[in-house]
Amino acid sequence: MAEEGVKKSSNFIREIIKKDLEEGRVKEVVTRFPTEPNGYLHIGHAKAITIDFGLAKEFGGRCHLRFDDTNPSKEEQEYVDSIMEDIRWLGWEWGSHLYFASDYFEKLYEWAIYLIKQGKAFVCDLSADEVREYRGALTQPGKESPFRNRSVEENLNLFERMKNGEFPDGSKTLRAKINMSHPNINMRDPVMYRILRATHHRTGDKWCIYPTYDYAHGQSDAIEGITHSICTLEFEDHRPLYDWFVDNLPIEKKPHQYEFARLNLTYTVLSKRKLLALVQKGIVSGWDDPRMPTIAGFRRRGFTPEAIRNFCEAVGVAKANSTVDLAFLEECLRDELNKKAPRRMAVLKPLKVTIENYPEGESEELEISNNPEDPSYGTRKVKFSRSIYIDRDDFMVDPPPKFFRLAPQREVRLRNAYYLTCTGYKTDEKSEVIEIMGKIDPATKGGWSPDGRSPKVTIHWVNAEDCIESEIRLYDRLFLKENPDDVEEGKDFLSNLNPDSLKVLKGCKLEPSLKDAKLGEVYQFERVGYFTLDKDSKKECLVFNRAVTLKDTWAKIQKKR
RNA sequence: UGGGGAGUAGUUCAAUUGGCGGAACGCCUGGCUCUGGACCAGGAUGAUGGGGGUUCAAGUCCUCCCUCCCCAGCCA
Repeated sequence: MAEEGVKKSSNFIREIIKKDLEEGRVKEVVTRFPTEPNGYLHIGHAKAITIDFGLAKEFGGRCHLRFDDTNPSKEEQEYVDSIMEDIRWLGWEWGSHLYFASDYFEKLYEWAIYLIKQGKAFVCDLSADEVREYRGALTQPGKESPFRNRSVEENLNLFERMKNGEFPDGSKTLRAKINMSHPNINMRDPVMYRILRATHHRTGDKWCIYPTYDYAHGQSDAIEGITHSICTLEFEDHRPLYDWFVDNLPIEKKPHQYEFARLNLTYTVLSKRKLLALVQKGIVSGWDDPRMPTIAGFRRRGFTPEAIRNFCEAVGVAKANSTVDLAFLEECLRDELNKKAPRRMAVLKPLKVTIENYPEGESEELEISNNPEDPSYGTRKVKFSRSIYIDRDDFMVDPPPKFFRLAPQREVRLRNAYYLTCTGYKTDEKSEVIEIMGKIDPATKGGWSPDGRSPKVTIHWVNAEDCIESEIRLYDRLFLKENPDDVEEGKDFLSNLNPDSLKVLKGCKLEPSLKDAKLGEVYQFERVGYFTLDKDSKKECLVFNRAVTLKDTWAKIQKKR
């Protein structure tokens, strides 16, 4: 709702609803989120869900969840289940208003008979190829089917026999009798029913004829009392047909369709076909691979529902095609997690540090805030001793300008602990640094110096003795190009895959409190990013996914060179 | 060459319906800070796709043009 302080700017659909309410055209707003159960929901659906459910809630109405299951050859129960889970996770509820287009098959069949009796529908024997041929072209009118003028009786008889399974698949269709020379191709006697023998996930083998989307959608809306039927732009030129069915059937309260531009994201594909290809070709581990733009993927990656909802609100609703920068989505996540995520310390690429002036065999406990910005998150105890790990990236033997981290003879602050000065380092035969020697200033315990000096930078660390090992998966964009479909002749979007979209780090060192991490919790690993436990975790080895990095000024400086 | 849509900072959207074109993100400065994070302050960026017209006044109304997107599934 709009009361959270941030003013959200309006959009044309909200204005239409407002006006309809004010001027009494509708008493109550009823929307619906319609979806075909033939794939997992993705971030584009999240935008539609935010509009459909969000607007209904805002105006005190309701939003139905409806499965558009009119094509049994592509639909599966697995998808129905995942879709419901994802919508709930996003924070929306439909209460008792769960519907399936297949619930209306009987009514739709009756209405088809009604149209036949009105002389507005006919059974056509043309093959699929012939129908296409007769349809004409964009600039050419079509031709009328030779079966267009069958008598009502004959149509009734034939349609019933279609339903009874007397004809083979594809041999006949029921078509609306509208106008074969209509400038809008959708109006050229569109198919209402096709013969299709496939087991439906809900109605089983009861039917062998199935209504098309065009014949089912508006009527489903009408049956449910939908007032505002919101969909994407590509249905704009189906609206006259939507209205035609609603107008020519005995329907009192007519629903109305409104269209908005679907979401596009840089470095991302959002078509079910392409996402399915990524899954089927094994390019990703499944629909919930954390690199997938699916709701399930984002969830596993460590995104929160709030972040996704805020993003969907922020991108707005308009009719102009647009592509949102992926960085904007990431920023919405950071914004959310910065407030909510408890802080922890984790070293992804460990480098051992021996603190020469810390007594061997001794240790102490430091009390550390779980979220410096919100004391209500409490504190935790972390051990400190002679041997710790820091991140390899936080040390350089020969640091370039603007590198403020640890280097020989340089002093940095260890987060929540002591000031540390590097006194030396050891290398292996390849002159790779394998260990650092240093000394701490005992007077700086807690991270403050009595003399007021302050190191330029603070680095994180974990205690060597009791830290836990884990695997950390670093995710990056799945595609190299902003527009993955920008390809050379003869190639497809798969040629733009980012080979480094997943980097697996092993032997990462985490502070011990992280062994209690639970699925669904997201932590900020200080100075690194936001991470969440992955379902692949085992007791011996936890697995964490990086949801998003923190903003990194040093990385930016490096990139500029 | 048919029909349906859309053009406003780099991006995504606003503009009280004809009244001095704004916000968010991004970008650049500076400040602050025990996260090179967060936060704070400041800054740059637009002939509102183009021409013509109406008007005291046009992103908004009229007109001509340009560019982009969608449509020829028995998919949704």
